[in-house]
Amino acid sequence: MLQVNYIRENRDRVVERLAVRNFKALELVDEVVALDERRRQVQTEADALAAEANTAARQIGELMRQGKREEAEAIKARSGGYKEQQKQFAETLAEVERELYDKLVLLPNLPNESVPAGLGAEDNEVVLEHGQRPLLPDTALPHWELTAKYDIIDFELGTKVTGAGFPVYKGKGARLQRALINFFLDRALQAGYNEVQPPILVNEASGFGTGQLPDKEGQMYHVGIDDLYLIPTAEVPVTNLYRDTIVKEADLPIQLTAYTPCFRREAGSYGAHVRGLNRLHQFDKVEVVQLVHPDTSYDVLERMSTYVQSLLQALELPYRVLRLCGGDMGFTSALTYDMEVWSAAQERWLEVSSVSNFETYQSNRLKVRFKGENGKPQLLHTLNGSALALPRILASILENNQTDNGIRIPAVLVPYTGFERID
RNA sequence: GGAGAGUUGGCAGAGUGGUCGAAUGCGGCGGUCUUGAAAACCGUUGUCUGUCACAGGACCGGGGGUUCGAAUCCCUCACUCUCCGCCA
Repeated sequence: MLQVNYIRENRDRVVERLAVRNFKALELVDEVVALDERRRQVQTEADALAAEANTAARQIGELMRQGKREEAEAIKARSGGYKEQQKQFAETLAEVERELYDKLVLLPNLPNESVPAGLGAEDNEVVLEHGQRPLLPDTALPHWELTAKYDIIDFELGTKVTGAGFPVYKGKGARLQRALINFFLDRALQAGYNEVQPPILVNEASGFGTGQLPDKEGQMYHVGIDDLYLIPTAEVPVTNLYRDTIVKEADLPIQLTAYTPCFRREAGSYGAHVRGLNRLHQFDKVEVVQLVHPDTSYDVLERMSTYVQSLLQALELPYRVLRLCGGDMGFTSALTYDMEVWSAAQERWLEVSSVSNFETYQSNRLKVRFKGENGKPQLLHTLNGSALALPRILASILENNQTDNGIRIPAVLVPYTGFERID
């Protein structure tokens, strides 16, 4: 959520920046400014009334103590009307605040200066490409056929037990999953992240905190009986660990990593491009999250990007890095890099990671602050990245490393899997 | 699931209707003393809103009510703890 004060003081800049997203903000921004003006006006009037009522109440107390009953009763008689007036102010104020909030949450984050303008995926900027695309024989198979051939992932079985998009990993497939999780966590630890195991069901307040609610409600599984949501990403519980807190500046940066299953309803997505592991309702992911001083957040973003790339390099996967354009970037992000891995058998790029700097957009709603040198609490910057999401990594490992006699496991993973080939 | 007790500032913990944004202790910060440190002593120490700056306003788990006035009384919800039950 953008800060109202910032919008008020930088109206033109906000409109101009949001245009990069093709977001026509002018009208909305003006409404926000007007509502904020109204809010402050009502607040001032309400405060003045409260001050008057407080004074009267204090006088009554003082007079009673002095035994001047009659004078006290006289003031009391005049004070009866305050309550009703205050109630009305409170109602007006609540209404204006709600309207303001409702408008405010419609405004996406301001794109960083470096974000290219654009409408969609085709306008993203390729920052770099790394590694050789493997040349596969004509007999090469897409991963959904490889998984069947070697009996390592069973999609039909998952459909029986739960439904489409809930695969069953078996044998070496299951062990490869576990190996990847441990590999990613170990690397994150080496990079300075602290591991946490958060809950994978969260309450409504947490969903609001990171922005999944209210707009993306339909994308999360909801456990109605207890009113809890299954997390779509570890970002939700991990970032919310710090909701409503003020941390010491000396404790920054806060670097966290977590492995969790992730659940996404992704209603309405069907077709060849979502076959196999490409899009699932349940998948595993290791996430990295940082809470940092505002001055450092863009350096941290670059380091996060470099870190994620180091994982892809270790796994010997050809990849490219995209700087997302305004039209393709997430609602809450100021700058996002996507990492895409080349899937040799599908002959297309698969998104495996997304690292973003949210600046104060999340921290403003979450009320995560740090106490700076002047002693005043200040919003910090939040960032996160997938490091990494498993299914598409698994898919590209299977596809890119297929040989006539089985699938070769990348060397760094062998200590984790305990086997060198799937055959 | 049943019964009871609780929820106050970074922490501990007083406060049962007005002088309470809140005693006291610990912790933090600043200072005196000291070669330095510790101890001791003195001072200071919440958040939000609002203003050019003052002033003012709000916050004692959330919401609602009683009252001229609520941390304090009432209702309600959430959570925590203890005991019982169930259970990995």
